[in-house]
Amino acid sequence: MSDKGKNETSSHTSLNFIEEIIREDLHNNRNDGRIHTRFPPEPNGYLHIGHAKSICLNFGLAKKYGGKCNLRFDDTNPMTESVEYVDSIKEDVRWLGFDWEEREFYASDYFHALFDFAIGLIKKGKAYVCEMSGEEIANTRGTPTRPGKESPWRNRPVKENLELFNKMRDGEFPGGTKVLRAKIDMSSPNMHMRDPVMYRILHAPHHRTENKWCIYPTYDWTHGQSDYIENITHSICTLEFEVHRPLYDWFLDVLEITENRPRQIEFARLNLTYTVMSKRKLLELVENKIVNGWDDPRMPTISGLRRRGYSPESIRTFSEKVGVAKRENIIDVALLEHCCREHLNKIASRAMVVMNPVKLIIDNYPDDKTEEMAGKINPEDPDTLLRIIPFTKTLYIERDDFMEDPPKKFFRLSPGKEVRLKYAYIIKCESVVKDHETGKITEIHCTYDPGSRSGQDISNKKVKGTIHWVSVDHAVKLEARLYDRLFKTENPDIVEEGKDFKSNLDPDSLKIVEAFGEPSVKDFTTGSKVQFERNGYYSVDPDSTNEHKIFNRTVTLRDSWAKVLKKMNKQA
RNA sequence: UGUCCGAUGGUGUAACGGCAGCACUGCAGAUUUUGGUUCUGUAAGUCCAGGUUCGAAUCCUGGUCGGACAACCA
Repeated sequence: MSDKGKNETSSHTSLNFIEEIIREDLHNNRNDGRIHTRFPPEPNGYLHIGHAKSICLNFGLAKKYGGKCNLRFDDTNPMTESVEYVDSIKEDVRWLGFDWEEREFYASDYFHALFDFAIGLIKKGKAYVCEMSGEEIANTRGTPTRPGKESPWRNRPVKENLELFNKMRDGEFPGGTKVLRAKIDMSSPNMHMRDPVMYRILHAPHHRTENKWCIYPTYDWTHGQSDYIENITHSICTLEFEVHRPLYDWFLDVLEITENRPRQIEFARLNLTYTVMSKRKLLELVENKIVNGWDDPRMPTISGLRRRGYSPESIRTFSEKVGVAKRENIIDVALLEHCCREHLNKIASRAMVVMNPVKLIIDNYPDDKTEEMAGKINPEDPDTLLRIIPFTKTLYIERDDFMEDPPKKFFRLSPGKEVRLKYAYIIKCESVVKDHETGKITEIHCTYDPGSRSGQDISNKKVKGTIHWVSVDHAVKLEARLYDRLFKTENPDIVEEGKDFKSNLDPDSLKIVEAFGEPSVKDFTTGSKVQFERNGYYSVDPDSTNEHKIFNRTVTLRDSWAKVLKKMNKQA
């Protein structure tokens, strides 16, 4: 039996609660057994990893249960929305690997239908034109613990409502002077049922309908009806809309929608440690130039993660692993990093790059000899090809890979000790040369064992450590952008009195260094994923040119030596 | 002193009245020409108090704690 078959028979052992509902609905043949979801972003910002979870959920569910998923832009507020955002959202959804086919919709496509629905509500006496100012409406709404007051315009005759509403649409009133309100219950314990606004007058051009409309429907009035128009069966959203559900249902009831009735289901949004996720805060980081735009590799935006070097596969895996539930959560960013490494380990090419070089000279190696060493492009790939790495007498190695006076567990190079140069020879440290003034090591002198060449090793030697290197004469200079978490604290929103989340920013979240790579680094192009061996995964930044390659550090390799060091430092 | 929602190891998430499992993280070990990967082992949990039941994480009652809701934002 295939794994899939197994899942189907033992399925209800691991379904999330939304899938439970879907199974139940399928079982009851609700909506003729159709599953149709939608991803409904507002085009007023860039998508982030939290949206990615929602995208994976909506498109994933549709796929799993043989349904469809629409992309719908919830574009009912022309003041904050733009095509720039529409375009970025489309790019991001596509990049994540999802296809909305021909179903690219806009709430603004339905402005006319919504207007007609609203006329219907007015005729039924379920909506009225209110002439109070925004402030007055707020003041009469009451509080969660006190009922509101009814508007003086609440019981105006249907005919008058119709006339006024039409005039509102025709642009006869200034912005903000009148609204259309649903007539529900000003004393409802649910604030959203206290005669919510359905339309407001906004004399602002819309990025799609331009100047056709000067009244715009609100979210509550738009969303459920758009779901209905699109034949959506399961309208999945985040928890803060839970209190809106009675209103969502009320509108459908008043419109007497019984067939193909959509249903709203809420789940808990994703939060990540060491990250902020609200659009407002992300916008603030961009506008204050704390980061270099929405796609700064430190941003949790999809475009940021893409530029950082995350693969869509790893983000999908992550979305799967975080689960779906209704309780508030903060996912450890280590899980995201784990998913990233897991995938990159399988697909990334390898290269040796020295970040913080010190010169190593092999005294018994011929002065002008160059050997071509062979390295696997990706040792995890059984069909991997080889790459050629030139080896010479004078090399760069990592300064951290040498210690003059090492602790016991140090497996790397130190005076009198042996180590393997990866893909090449075993060497032994004979002496060091220091700068007289600073005491800084300028050269490490070694001897090599000619019988120890990789692949044809007859030396019989066993060494504990293997280090990477680059031939000085062949080294390719490159720029490495070492990204780290943007914030110093797990939950940046927890701050002292009078401070805000920005006080938790880590000033060292980006370090730019010049590094020296083996010749193959020249061949990587924008977006290429490469593991700098023993260091981390990197991705070529779009700012790169042929002469000047820039590599963004996506994530470091796990580093158990660093842990040992940390522990030793603590003890000391 | 409202309404709604939620509460299971450090973090997530399962268990649908019948052995509290999985993943990440941590720790220990094996393997390793990446201190990577892989593999093995290990630590750590049902918010509290009652009740129903042969049996409760699960059902009931009461509490505690956390979150959402008072835009003409979504």
